[in-house]
Amino acid sequence: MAITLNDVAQRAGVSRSAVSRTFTDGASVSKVMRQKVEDAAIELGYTPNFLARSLTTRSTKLIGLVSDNFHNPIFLEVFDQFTRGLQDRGLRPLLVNLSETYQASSSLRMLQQYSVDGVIVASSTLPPEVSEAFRSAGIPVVNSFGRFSLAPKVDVVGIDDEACGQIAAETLLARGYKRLAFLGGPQAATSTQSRLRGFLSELQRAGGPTPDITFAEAYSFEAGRAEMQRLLQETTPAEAYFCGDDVLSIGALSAIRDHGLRVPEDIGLIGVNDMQMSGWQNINLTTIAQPFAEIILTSIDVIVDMLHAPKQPAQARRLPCRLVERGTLRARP
Amino acid sequence: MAITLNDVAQRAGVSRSAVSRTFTDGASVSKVMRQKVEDAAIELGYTPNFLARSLTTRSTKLIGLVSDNFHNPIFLEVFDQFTRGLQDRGLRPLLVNLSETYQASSSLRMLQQYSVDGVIVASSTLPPEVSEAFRSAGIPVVNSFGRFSLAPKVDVVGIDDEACGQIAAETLLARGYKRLAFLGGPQAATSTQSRLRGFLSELQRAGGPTPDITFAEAYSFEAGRAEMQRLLQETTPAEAYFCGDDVLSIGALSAIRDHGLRVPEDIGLIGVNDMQMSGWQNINLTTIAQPFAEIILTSIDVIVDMLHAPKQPAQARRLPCRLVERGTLRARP
DNA sequence: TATAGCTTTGCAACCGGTTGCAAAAAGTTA
DNA sequence: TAACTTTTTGCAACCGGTTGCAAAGCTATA
Repeated sequence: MAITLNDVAQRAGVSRSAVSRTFTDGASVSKVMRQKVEDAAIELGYTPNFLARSLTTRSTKLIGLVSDNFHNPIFLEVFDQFTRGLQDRGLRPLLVNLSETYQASSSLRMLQQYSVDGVIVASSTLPPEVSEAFRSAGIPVVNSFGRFSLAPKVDVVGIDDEACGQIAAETLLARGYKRLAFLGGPQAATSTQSRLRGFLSELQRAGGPTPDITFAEAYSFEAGRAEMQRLLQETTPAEAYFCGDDVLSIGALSAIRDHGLRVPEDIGLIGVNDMQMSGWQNINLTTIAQPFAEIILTSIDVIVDMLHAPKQPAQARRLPCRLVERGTLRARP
Repeated sequence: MAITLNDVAQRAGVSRSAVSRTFTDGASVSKVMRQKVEDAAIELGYTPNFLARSLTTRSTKLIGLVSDNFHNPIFLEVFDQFTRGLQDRGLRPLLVNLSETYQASSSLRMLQQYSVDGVIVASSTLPPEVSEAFRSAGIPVVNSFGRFSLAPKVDVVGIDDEACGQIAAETLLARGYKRLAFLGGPQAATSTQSRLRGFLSELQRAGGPTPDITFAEAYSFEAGRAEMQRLLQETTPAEAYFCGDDVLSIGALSAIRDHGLRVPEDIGLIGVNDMQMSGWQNINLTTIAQPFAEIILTSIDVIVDMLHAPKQPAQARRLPCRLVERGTLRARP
């Protein structure tokens, strides 16, 4: 059906190799030969078959993009930037959606079958074993939004979650809040524990209060709302909450308002991420921004480097966060 | 590096074809042969190479998933469902993000080079030519969320946009609103015009008022907010607005509240989509639900059918919308 | 036990490309 | 013009699989 190398070679009256060389950069072809081949190719509408090529070149330009987070709106921004970044470098994202019905182990086998050149695991909640499995299978892998470690088994690009907790603590203390609380994401998530650790250590260092600590079931609106509703009903609420992330904060915000309380007058909130929605005027959330663009571009660079020089020792990179002041914390006293 | 068919054949002491047949269902292999091969395969950790296989079988199980909408939160839900649905059927989504820097024409060539089995164009804003190009290249294609037509050039699965406009009109009239307005999505979008047509024709049929008509620049929060701000400053606002979609409605909502007006007391709003966020308690948007799950599953079914029986005449399917009543319209009088 | 019929197996060609190698062609130099 | 380089070209093998075909192996029947 489709036009092949042979068709072009025949049409141009040259050998198959000549055609192949015309479409392989760096190969030796004379001007006149190239012309003949290109004419025939255009005439027939030929485009080389990447998959056949990959058999000998051992490179498919396919990159597995695996995630388990298709519910947090921030990930639409993440996918947008990943796909563009990969496309710009001539790479193709093969998207994998992990869930209960599609496990990490099947995705490993699947991506092996498709001979992907590399894999990006984009998730702050998947356990490190997921990325490690790819590495031990010999596939270049980077874990974006993963947890920092001094001796990582795979390359990681993420934020400094502890520093993030520190910033939250400093900010809340600077605003003169006394009764503080941590409303974390899922307790098992790699990010939750580090943020909590940073938050606690900075409070301690600065001689601040000991905060209440609870966890939401997921990084989602519903989970944040549900947990805040529980807190408002069953406890005396704190003056300010450091929430697991923005979408969770927005859930908490809605519960607080439904309860007849005002933000920031009655309760203060600070989130993490700075997703677009957090800047919407009816939300206007004070938050700690993750440098998404940098994390994503760095992750892609890391993978691209690995394609050329595979199996360097793994390295974890942590990029700095920064405070974005909006309207859910009261002003400095 | 990787284990191939040959390695397994040698290890098991059988021919290459025997190994191939063991991993091809429907092929003829005796029990004892299958056992020998499977043992060797497990011992070596062999998995067949899908891309090499695709050369002869002419099926890659790769499906191009092309979209231009990575900003509207509803599309995260869309991608979630598409990827799961495809995975469930053993198909692999190759994601393409169209933008100014990556045009539809390059995506066609690219997807051809990767020999995708089919393409899903998921967008309500891309012109029909995009999908048509795939069809004329002989690639099975379905346009999800595309515009209905009686004689479509490609298969389309979407909602009945006109009926959607009708529902909006009926609903607003039933609530006793007198001064109505249409605040559409981008004027050029395939969906915008149909919804407007349905809206107008139902108003006329029912002897309702002639609405004001304006368009936002995009299906986005900012565009909805900006247009509503303009309307509030430069015009006497209508009593109720039929907005292009939910994210646009939420932008409008924020502008209205900033302007010191209340919803639904001062101004009513009705959107389209029913994305998850619209149900959040601090938004609580009355809207017309698109049957996303059905559209997506139907689209996948259509593509899967085409894989087996290619080039049937194209067909456009429109699925029904339904009203979701929440808190941004006043009660029936 | 010979024969027919069915199943299993291996051979070899093929899918659409790439590439090492040696021969042919073109270009340089004396 | 001859001898030597350098560049260009085609041949043939290969990448990792599949598959039509015919030979080999079984089973069943008479």
